[in-house]
Amino acid sequence: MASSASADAFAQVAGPHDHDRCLDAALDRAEQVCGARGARLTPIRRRVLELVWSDHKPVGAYDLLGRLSEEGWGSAPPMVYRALTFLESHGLVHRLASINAFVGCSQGGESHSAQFLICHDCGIAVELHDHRLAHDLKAAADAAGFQLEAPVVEIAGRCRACAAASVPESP
Amino acid sequence: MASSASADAFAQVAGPHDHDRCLDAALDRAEQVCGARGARLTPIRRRVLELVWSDHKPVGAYDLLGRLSEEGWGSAPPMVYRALTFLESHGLVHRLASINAFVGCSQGGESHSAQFLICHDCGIAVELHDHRLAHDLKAAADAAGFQLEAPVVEIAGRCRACAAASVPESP
DNA sequence: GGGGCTTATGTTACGGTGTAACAGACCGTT
DNA sequence: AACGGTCTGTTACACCGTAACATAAGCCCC
Repeated sequence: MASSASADAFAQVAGPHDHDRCLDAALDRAEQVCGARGARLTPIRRRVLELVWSDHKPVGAYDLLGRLSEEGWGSAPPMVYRALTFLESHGLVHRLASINAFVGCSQGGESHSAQFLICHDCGIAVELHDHRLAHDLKAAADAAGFQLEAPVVEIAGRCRACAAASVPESP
Repeated sequence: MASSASADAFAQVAGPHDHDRCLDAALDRAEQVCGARGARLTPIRRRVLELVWSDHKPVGAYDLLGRLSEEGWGSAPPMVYRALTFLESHGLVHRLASINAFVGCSQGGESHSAQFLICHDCGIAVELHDHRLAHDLKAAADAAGFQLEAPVVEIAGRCRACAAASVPESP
């Protein structure tokens, strides 16, 4: 069927869009967050954030490191890991444990929990903030007498566009 | 408060219990599953399964490898990874992506999805099969036009026993 | 029981991911 | 200018995982 243009969470970032706006918004949030709490968004931290936001595909630390070194920064791992740790601690990027990669946080600000949809085909990851899911995670933990601290929810699968592309027209 | 003895998911495995029963049950399930589908539970695969089930704490591949080599098996990583891949493909162990470790599957049989509670204090991990949670994950994916294939749900935190131990009596 | 196929194991070598530890540079304060 | 904190640069290493190839073990068929 030719689905109507109901904008799903993936389509908003997977399709063609003005990505400069994503990037600018992310940098604005970073400025605000850091300014508000006296954290220093130094050149290297800012640059790492820009690189993470170069698209919506999670990027590995060593990929980032490669790009940084091309640009004249050092090439030692701790550099990029420190920047990523800083950004993550301020809720500006997320680490996706299931694929060992980092993605820009679409909310910014306080460190918060989120859920991720990760398409193994196009590589794009989308961040969700599903209250029902968050609530049920908490409820499941409570039921086990468990203090939830850091829930990891990463859903691997295939996004609509990739599913459509893999089945040319109709079977 | 002195909580009553309502057995929560963690208490069942974190407290003192007849762990030989856990181990025996796991091995029985493995025999059944492998027998039913013509898979060979070879000595090394069986031994890896036993080691994973030596307690309820997820174990790293290299820890397993160390123990195997002490027992006269080889000491090359592919050995243990192959056994783990086999066991995981038959739903006998799970890999916890957030901590790069493996834990015995408490259900066995078909490869299935589950959720995990991982206490960062005592190291114990417990497997849940929360239908509501599974349903929510599916619903969240559907809402985004996303085909869910491999959801990863790993909840880090602190179990009741460790929380109680860290606060001696009452504040 | 030998030939040939499939599966499993043993081994080498390497790539990817992440961190400890220390030295030096930068920055604001006094 | 001296100081103390933060940030950066660097070395070295630990841990996690896999590709590729050689050998051995099980299986089936004749």
